[in-house]
Amino acid sequence: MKTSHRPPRAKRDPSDRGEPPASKRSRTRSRLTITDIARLAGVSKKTVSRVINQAPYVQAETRARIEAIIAEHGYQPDPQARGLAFRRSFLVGLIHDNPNPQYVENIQLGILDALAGRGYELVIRPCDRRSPTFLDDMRGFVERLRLFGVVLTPSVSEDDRLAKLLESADCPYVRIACATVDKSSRMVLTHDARGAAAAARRLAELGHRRIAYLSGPPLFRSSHERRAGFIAGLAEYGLELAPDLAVLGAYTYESGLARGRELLARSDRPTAIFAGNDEMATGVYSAAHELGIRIPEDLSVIGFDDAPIATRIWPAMTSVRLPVREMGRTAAEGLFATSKTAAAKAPVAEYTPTLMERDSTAPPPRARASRS
Amino acid sequence: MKTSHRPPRAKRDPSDRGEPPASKRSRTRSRLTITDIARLAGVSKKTVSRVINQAPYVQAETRARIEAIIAEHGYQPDPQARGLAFRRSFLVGLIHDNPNPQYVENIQLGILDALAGRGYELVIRPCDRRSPTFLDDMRGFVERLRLFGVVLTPSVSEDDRLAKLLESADCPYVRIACATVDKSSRMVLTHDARGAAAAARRLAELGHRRIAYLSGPPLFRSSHERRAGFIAGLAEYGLELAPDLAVLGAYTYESGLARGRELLARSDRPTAIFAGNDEMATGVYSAAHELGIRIPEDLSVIGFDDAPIATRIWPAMTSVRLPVREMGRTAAEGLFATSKTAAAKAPVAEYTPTLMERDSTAPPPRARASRS
DNA sequence: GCGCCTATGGTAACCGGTAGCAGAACCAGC
DNA sequence: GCTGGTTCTGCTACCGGTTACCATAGGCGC
Repeated sequence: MKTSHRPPRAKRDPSDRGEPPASKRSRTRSRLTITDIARLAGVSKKTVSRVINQAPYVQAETRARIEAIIAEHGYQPDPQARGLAFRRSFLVGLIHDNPNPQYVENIQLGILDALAGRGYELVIRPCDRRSPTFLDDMRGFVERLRLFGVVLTPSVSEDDRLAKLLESADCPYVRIACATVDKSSRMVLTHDARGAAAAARRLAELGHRRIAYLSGPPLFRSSHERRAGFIAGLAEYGLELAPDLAVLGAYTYESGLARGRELLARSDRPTAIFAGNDEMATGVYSAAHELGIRIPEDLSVIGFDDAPIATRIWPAMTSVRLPVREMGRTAAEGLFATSKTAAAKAPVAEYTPTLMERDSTAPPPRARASRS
Repeated sequence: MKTSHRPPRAKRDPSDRGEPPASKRSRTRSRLTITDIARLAGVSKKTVSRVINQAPYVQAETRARIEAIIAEHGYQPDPQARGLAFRRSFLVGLIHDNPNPQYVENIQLGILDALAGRGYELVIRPCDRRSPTFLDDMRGFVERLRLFGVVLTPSVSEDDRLAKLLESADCPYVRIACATVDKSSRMVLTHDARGAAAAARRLAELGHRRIAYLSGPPLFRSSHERRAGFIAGLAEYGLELAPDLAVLGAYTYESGLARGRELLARSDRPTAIFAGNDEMATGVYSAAHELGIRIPEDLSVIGFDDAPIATRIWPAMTSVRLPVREMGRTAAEGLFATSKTAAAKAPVAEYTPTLMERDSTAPPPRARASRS
């Protein structure tokens, strides 16, 4: 047994190969740390930390010197280390289940506008409220990440269970939702009703009398909000929404197409249709095309959302617009406001939609002849 | 000077109030830590850590007991603490500058499909390649976050400067790009050319001879790829792309509308137009409508992307489809593969588009009369 | 000149994990 | 029984920041 002089090769524990980052990657030129900066500046870590966090009690001259060194070396404090110490990450979550990609994209861009330069990042989390694991998923997401805050869009923003969960998880949140939602927390309000009322008024002014409303699914507050606003707008002109002209859609193209076909196949078909969103309005367009009904000569159509398709479809569609990107930005900024003055629980902002009038609205056939 | 008996109030440093998380929040019931789990299981932190990371050398019985305790308490290891120790975060970045929200949304969903259950999160980062600070921004983003990896979509995925930067920052990445791009790193390839060729073949089969190609901007590889494929497809039928029928667009609705107007105003206008993407094809639709040219009777149109608008517009548009969501998933999975076998530098997957035939294609006017 | 307050910076501990190693327990072979 | 190797486990030092607490130097009023 040549008891071979045991080679001093590091007999490292073979279990010490973490799975996820099997980091065999070169660890050359490790980044600068706060200790390096402190050494370079001839001060302590604490002082550099004060500068980074804009805390008081650092001589202006010292502060300037440290800042110069930070800039010179392009030093960036590690968010994970900071987050660990702060017990809070530098991540803002977007929890959404909105079916409109354009809407979601604009919300994202708005949030990023607010986050830009502040050192926070946006993490995306789509969800399904009807999933049995919905709440557990959300709790896991929020707690694990120690999110700095989250933004909620319709229709999750209307879910009180989620709001309660975030509350108990001590995670600040701002909801983007329409005005009828419970206002017990910070939120970005949208007055969908006012936009719908504007659409109603416009159609009434054009002379329409048989006007249909194609509503979204009851699950969405906006369906009711828009419907109520539309009815109110008609009322200003002494008009009513006939029960047979109030039909239920699902905020989808298919439902717009199906309901549109039914509405337009009637002998006393409406001369105008207001759809709860652009997707459904687009379905109405297709139904009209199928039946040889011209827009806007024979039928006026108004949508809601002012999605890109509104201007791409032919003829360009009149629609109700909300400043979605700005709403996203405002919501994210509300998160920062919340974190500072935790007391404030008022709406962050309110938005009233505007009617973007295009080529899908005109006087009704008869009124048209007699008017012009 | 009643030297008032100095109250023993903690004279804490007033500078010790970190700015960002001015955490005045209740810090009740702090979450369980790995130490708690270790205590509950009667083992050391290290052993729990081994279980979490699925490292070997833990007795099956011990492992099972620890796993049971973890499950019972719903313990989730803190990603920030893990990331700090690993020198790598559990975040996957999506760097994109694609103008199509639907595309981006599907890529996001695909990435999330791959990330689901693995404990990684998706952070979004739109960018602008033409910005003078582009590279610095990207470097800051990637280094600060110590990203686990990033996914790039066209057209940033075609930017070699960025690829080089990621390489040097030691950040794994997978590019989604068309087949003509430099294949020196892992990527999800799309054979746009084949899709364009299929479109060309179909139009040729229908009897079209005067066929126009509306290209995207030269900045995008896909513009060239699709163009080349289209020409190749025509060639199979002995056809050529007439120089005056190859026009330059910008992948936007407006450019499609403008070029469409020009093409269709000619006396010898084309009987079919293949647009580099659906946005431009939609513009062509509008131009045709304006000029009273019927689709598909007078003009066939084919788009590329199979965006939702393709089925919402009337008549439903024939388009070339890529499985975008799946591509996103594959790309993200490629990231994990990369991290394990760092050597592999081959394409992760290749996708060939399919032609989704709808109602915007038909034989050309003359051929039509003579054929039917 | 003394006592005390303010301004400023240092030090050690800690946030919640992982890595490096030592050491114990167990087994086989001589 | 001893040696040597393997499997399993725990101690301790970090990762890169922040916080609690202390120390020191001036400035001020008496």
